[in-house]
Amino acid sequence: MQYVREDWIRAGLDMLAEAGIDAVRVEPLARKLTISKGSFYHHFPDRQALLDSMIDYWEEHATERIIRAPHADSMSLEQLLSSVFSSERKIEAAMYNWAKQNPALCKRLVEIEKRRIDFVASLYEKKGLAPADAMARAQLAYLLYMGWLVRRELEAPFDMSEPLHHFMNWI
Amino acid sequence: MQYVREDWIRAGLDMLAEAGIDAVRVEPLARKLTISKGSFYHHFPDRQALLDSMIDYWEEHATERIIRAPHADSMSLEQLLSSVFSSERKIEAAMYNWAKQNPALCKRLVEIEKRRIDFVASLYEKKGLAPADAMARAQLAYLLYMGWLVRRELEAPFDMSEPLHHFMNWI
DNA sequence: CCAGAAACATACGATACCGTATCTTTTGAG
DNA sequence: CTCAAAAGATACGGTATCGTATGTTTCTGG
Repeated sequence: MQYVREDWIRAGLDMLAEAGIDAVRVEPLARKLTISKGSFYHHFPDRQALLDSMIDYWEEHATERIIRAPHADSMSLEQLLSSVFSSERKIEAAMYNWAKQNPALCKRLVEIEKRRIDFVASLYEKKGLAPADAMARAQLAYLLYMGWLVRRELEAPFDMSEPLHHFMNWI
Repeated sequence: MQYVREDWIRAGLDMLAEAGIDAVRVEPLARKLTISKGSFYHHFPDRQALLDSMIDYWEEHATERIIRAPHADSMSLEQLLSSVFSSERKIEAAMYNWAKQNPALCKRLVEIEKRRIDFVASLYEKKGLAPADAMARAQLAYLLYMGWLVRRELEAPFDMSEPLHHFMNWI
């Protein structure tokens, strides 16, 4: 079986989600793919190139696709929040951790979350909230989402249905 | 100058907050303290012993002290949230990340957050919310706090005064 | 089928870290 | 001051990873 660049990137993202960016190393990845690292250095000049590519790949696949989804405009707030709070998104928490040591990734995350928050705020405005309130509410929703992202990694049940229901019933 | 166990623990916690648990290594810590690692192995049997001690130390200093504070009972919700959302707490986010790979720490974090959430819920009950609503609101507040913890690491300004004000005005 | 390109394997030197062993310095009680 | 204990320094073998060099296999167009 032959591997391509993308296989290494996927393996890197898996490792990132499981054990953090420090665990994304060439030789362990090669062992995971049961291949020699000679292959890796054929596809990438060095480890840093893989890390950079991982960001590009993730931004495209996990973020941009969703925003460009055709039904995004007609999506209700309830639909959006419910779907977001039930998805996998293991990588997203790892990305935020990585960003602490990667200013470039940090900037891109800030841009991504700005688009997300603005979108949620627009949905709140459609529901009748004043612009300032809609923005505050959207920021709260986003922080809530981020807290949930971190919290869910702990493998201890934290049922979101009750608090989420409570939050969405907020006038 | 002489060092004691606690100095190594503090240095380890600093490193944890800055670069994650994978960066807490004996020789780099020794270089940071401008001392040889011979000293380290005098105070600890091995690296793992330092990591274990770091959890104990943090749990005692950053968590238990606050809960046992004499004014905890008379603290208002506004006081609590305002103070929490303005504190440092760099280590706390790092602890949550560490917990992903450390089941023992994970259990202890779950216990800590349970006590915190119950406390906030009791404050909401004092303000007149029904027990179920108070619990849901407390969980939301805690997730909000955790999201803020992660978000603030990005070094990009995210002013909490507006959203926090909006949240605390929630009936 | 064949040549060149793409993909992969193997071996190597360099670096960083771990934990142990052994030796030296500092500290503090009597 | 003395001496034992605490603290620190130094040297070592072992392991893991990086990136390079070089050789081998597989794929593919003509």
